[in-house]
Amino acid sequence: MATQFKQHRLADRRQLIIEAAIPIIGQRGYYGFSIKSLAEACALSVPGVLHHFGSKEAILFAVLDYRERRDFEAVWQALPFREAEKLEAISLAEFKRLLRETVIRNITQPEILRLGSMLRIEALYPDHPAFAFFRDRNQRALRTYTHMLTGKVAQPDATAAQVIALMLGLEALWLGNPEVIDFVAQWDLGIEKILG
Amino acid sequence: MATQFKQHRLADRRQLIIEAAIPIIGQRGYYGFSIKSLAEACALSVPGVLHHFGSKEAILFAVLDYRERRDFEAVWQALPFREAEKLEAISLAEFKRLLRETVIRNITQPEILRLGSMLRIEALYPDHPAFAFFRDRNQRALRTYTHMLTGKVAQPDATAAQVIALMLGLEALWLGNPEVIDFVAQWDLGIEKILG
DNA sequence: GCTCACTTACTTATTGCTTAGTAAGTTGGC
DNA sequence: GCCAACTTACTAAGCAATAAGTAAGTGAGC
Repeated sequence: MATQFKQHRLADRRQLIIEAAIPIIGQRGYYGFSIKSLAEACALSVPGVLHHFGSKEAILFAVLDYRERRDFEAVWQALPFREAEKLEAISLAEFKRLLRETVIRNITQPEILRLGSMLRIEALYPDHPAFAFFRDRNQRALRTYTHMLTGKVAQPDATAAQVIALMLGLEALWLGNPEVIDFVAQWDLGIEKILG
Repeated sequence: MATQFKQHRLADRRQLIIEAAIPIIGQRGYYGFSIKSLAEACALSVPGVLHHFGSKEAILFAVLDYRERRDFEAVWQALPFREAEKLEAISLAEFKRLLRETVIRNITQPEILRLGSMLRIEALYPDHPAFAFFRDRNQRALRTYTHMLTGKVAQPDATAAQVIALMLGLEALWLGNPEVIDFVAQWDLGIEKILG
């Protein structure tokens, strides 16, 4: 027996575990997933996984952080400028382009979408370890969108909510019927009706 | 010790257990909830709960059935006629009124909404016991809505998807920020943009 | 109106697993 | 030779489900 495979370096192995955790937590939720199932998916023992993260909760936070970082990088690359302060001064066309690219990127990573949908609902209750994370994230999104729409549409706050609702709604619909729903086409039609 | 309380009759006790299960499954999902927690919420023993349903899966199906039946009854009462066949011949105004009453009813039962959102996502995977239930339910909803909109809007299938997406999206948004999002007002604004 | 046969609605005790997490030891790479 | 990256072995708790028993209610026969 002994060792069958080469040992990995910390950062590599951590990322492999996190990526294996995404579909598992996306399928069963934080409460429903087990470190054992994750360990099996990585061909590791349970303490082998825990060696890298210490606890089940730490795995969740690592996954959330990973997702957040990838999201951030993608948005950053899609932006035509490099200064965060300019985000408020974004044009309506730029805003629409940014959202559209998000949609296009989303359909390439349904597992991440499922993970987000699952955790967003689980984390509605304050007992959930990611409660604060999602509460802050949702509030920030609503605030940022409202900010970006101010001066460009009649009711920035209501319109921001509609934009987010369209995104969340189409996500849910598309995840259930990916072959029936054309996410991008539906997005284009919907956002046109919302933003005029 | 002996018996502290009077025994309940079958139907009563079943309904009490089902109603206690709704917030628990809504919070932790089917995978994450335990019969023990449900039993404690009902002041019963675990086998006491299992006596009425037989298995964890059967509890889930009983909850789904209960929800479906209540939903059905509510829609039925909101309809101005009593024949199911006429559903296709519904007017656009009637359609809008039906949806609006659904929204108004939904904000009175956030626990049921949470349950639905949670299970809809959990049941995306074929391994989930409610997979077929939700797959059929979603397809039926999309088909019915398309049917109802045919001849009344330009693109019935795309519009049906948008209506459902608006409902799902606002649900998700409202569940996360019930004090910030005015579900009914947002619905009115959104549906106006979608249906014109 | 009483009793016997039966059902319902539970209980405690237990089985066989699975869980998160810990401790201590082993191995491979530098 | 040292340290990171694991392993096996273990603990204590929790899981769904079963078994067996009990108390209470139900209904038929007389």
